[in-house]
Amino acid sequence: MDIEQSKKDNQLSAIFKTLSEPNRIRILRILYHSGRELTCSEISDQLNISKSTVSYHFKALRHAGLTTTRQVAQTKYLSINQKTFKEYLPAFLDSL
Amino acid sequence: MDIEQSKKDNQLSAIFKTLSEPNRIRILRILYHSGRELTCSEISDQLNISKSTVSYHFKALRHAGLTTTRQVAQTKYLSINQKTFKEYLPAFLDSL
DNA sequence: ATTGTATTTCGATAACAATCGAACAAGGAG
DNA sequence: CTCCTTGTTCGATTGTTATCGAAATACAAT
Repeated sequence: MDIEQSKKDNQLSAIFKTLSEPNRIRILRILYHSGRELTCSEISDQLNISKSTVSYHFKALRHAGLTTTRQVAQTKYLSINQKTFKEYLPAFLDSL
Repeated sequence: MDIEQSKKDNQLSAIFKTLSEPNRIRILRILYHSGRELTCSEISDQLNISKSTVSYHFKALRHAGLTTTRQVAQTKYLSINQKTFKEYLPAFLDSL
């Protein structure tokens, strides 16, 4: 098996793994439809899950390259990383 | 949160979960590029993983609606379920 | 009926994931 | 300086996943 191909498979499956958690899809939908950046606490309130859990999901999304973060003081604003979606999941965001 | 929406999230994340395993992506690629049905044993040989593991992956793919099976005697031929991909991941197969 | 081939199921194991509350760190507001 | 808010990390728990070899099942061929 091609080793380059194999690497690509791993990256792709890592993105899928990140999206295999319903709450993460919800986070992305809220982000996409609100059209603005959102914070940990806002999501925590909207989805009724603890801040620590949201923080954990934020980290996972960021790590997979699906979101980016802008920090102002202690507050972190999350937004969608369009680049990754364009490259790997072109039609996905619109389907949300 | 919308309950219908929530159900859709769960289904979508279930598909992603199924695709979050590199070997399953490999199985789909082999299926897609070979242009024919394949068996458990063939995949087992090509990917160098045990037949029982392949069987496990086959079941997962089928369960997620990503593949279909045609049985002839004790042999099961796997093929891609185009319908599901069209509906949920339009551009995915071509990207393999 | 015995042998061989294809697949599934079982039991075990080891790794990973989601979740929470508590504790911690960093900054803003009074 | 003290309190409040925001977010991260930690430890624990609970559940899930991928993997294998062995055993079981189902059928075909001889």
